[in-house]
Amino acid sequence: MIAQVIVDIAAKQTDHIFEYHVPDQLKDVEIGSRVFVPFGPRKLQGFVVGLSEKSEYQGELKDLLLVVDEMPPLTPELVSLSAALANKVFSYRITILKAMLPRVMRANYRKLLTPISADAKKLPLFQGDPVDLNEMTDVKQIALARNLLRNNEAKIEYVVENRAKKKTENQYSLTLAAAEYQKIYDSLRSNAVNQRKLIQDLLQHAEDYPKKQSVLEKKLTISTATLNAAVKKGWLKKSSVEVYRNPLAGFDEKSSKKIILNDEQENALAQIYSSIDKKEAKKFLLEGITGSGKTEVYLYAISKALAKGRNALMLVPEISLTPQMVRQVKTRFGEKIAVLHSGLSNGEFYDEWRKIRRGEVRVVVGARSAVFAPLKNIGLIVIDEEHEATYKQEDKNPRYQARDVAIYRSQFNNCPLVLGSATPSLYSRARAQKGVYQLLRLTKRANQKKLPEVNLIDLKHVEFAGGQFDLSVELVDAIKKKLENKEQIILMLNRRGFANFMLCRECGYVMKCPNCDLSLTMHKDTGMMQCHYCGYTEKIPQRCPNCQSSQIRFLGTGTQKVQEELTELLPGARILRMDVDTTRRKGSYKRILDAFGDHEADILLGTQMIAKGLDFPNVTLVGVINADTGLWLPDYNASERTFELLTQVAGRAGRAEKRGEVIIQTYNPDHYAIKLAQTQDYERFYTYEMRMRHAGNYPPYFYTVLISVASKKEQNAAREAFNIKRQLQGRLHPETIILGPTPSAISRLKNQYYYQILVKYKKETELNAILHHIQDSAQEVKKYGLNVYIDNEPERII
DNA sequence: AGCACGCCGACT
DNA sequence: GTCGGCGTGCTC
Repeated sequence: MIAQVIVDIAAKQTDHIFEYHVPDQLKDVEIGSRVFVPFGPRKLQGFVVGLSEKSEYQGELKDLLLVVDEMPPLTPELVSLSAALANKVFSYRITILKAMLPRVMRANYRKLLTPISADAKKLPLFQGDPVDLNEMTDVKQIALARNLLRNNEAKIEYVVENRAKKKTENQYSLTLAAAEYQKIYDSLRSNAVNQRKLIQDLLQHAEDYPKKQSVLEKKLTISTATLNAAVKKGWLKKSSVEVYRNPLAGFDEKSSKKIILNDEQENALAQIYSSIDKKEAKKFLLEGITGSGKTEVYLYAISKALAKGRNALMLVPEISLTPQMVRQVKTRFGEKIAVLHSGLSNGEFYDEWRKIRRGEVRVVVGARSAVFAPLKNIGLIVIDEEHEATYKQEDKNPRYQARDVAIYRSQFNNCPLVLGSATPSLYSRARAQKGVYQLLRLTKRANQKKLPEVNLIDLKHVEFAGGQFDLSVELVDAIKKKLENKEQIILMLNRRGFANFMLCRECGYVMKCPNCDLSLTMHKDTGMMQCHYCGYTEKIPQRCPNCQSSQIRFLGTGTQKVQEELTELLPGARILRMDVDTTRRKGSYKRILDAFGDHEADILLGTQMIAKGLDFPNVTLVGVINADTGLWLPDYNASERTFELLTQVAGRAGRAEKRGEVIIQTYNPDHYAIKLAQTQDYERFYTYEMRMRHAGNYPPYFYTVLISVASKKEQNAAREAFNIKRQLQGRLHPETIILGPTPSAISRLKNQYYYQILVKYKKETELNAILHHIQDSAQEVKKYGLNVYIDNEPERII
């Protein structure tokens, strides 16, 4: 038998199948197995993507060295998905395969220098053990190593290491019959308290053994010493069992309230149920205003899939950010669920993942990469908050959109896909318009709660509280009132992005590019205002170009600063701050939210991470300190992002009996994204924004591909970018638009300069081939320190 | 990717 | 002579 293997080298030259002979003792190898293989002089990890009887290869096949796991980590579905995706996302197949698996399943490679001769073994270099050549830095040692190798006094050994470790715990089993234990018990001294306790347990609960060490110690309040003594005396036998690390500890439910669905929810469910029944790969867009009970619909639909004997996959945006959601799901489905997200330790992630792979759970809840969960027999896929940009991986390869992968899996499994959002992405909403997705709408808040009242505060004409320009008197007064009523407040500082833009305090003018209708970004280093779309530049102004006022500002304010101001203005108010700085440590997000939920603080102040999915009944006021920050980012979807964020955060207010109130501070009260967020009118926003996209030739009317070039030397990056543009020009459809190259907004990141090209197209038969060619030549220019990235349908182009 | 191999200039 | 620099091609 022959195994077709993808080896662990992400390069053009190795991005194909290598065949290996399967020796008799490894006959249990399967498609999806992780294997170790010889590769030239080295040893590598690889994945089996096919098995065959005959080989295509002319030369002689080598043998597989090892099948690593008892159970192949990849299901056949995932193996074929990796092939389909490799074609689409411009990254190597091995990169995709590795993205599907827990980090600990990536191999470690070592190159060991091993002494052979007796003299060499005595050298101080070795100290009895082989040394890793890759970690050798000392010049003299390297010279010595070379000498040893030349004289055959040492050899090189290549080693692949599996880093995946299972957690084990000691367990104790009985060795004797009950009568024997009784004898022992009778012979014990009366002051041998702990031993008496132990033997008593052995007698009374013999059927529960073997028992785990942690259980015994906790239940009987005895120590390891007692157990060790018992083993020594032959009363118990100690062995080791595999245990799962448990990231869901602490998520146990308080109580679950019975929820009655309204007619809209029932209607949506009826349609989803029917697809689950018929095993249709139908795609639903569940558009429901904040508080309309989308989550309930998901949970009922999941129950339905389970009742049909199938499993369910639910994606949420970066799950550690919504402990409340996890709690709800855990309450409903208990031990049958697994969670996968970046907040887990490597070991916890591996354990959750293994539970899924072994078929021990029925429901998987997770963030983006959970779309690759090795769950079989999927009867339903849910993507909550489907508009979220986090579903697109953009910082590294493979640059995939989880939504697309979910569509593939829904087709493979013949199951419906439910995309839910209060503010669907324009892309999905447009597909629903066309009938590609079926639109299901929830227009009423569950339990007839009213939508909160939203007030806009025009920061151009307002009195500020305190000495700073961050908090208006109105907002501070409203906060005071809520504090008096012992109600809680959420304040959001929308500090998305880094970009400083110029804003006039007199007339509200924002400097924009004359060609692109996008705001200009200040580059302090060059002293210029620059458009990151077309490259247009002009000097940083001293006065407002519109009204000549000198009252211009370059905006950017932080949570810390606002917290200080609040403490000063509202002495006695208890404030919890939540941003990247305060949530870096594991579990701190949950701690902050639990504290706020228990009313240990009055005000929760945070960045946009507090805008999503939180449900605190006692919150009656939501304040947005600066609605504008995201608005003028040089990105075509800046309005969409702003509208989404404001609508989402407004939905945090008044979720229980008391009516909510929302105050949005803005310098642009007339901007459509902000005005329509005030009325929470998604449908009108959709219609308006679609017109803008149409006029500007942007998605969803056009497809986009972003090609970025990075280099330590700026001119090299620019040169290669122009080079790539030349390859594109003339070979594409005349309707296709090529923008750039322009320097990226963060033109230097980690000492790399970035230049980018944006291709907008409607139909291109050749583009895929050209881009693959560009990707291939990227390999060649890499030696000159150039990196080329191709991103299909980027979420952000700055 | 990272290794061997081969070609070439530099040096104990 | 031989050491080590880098360009080229290969890995089942």
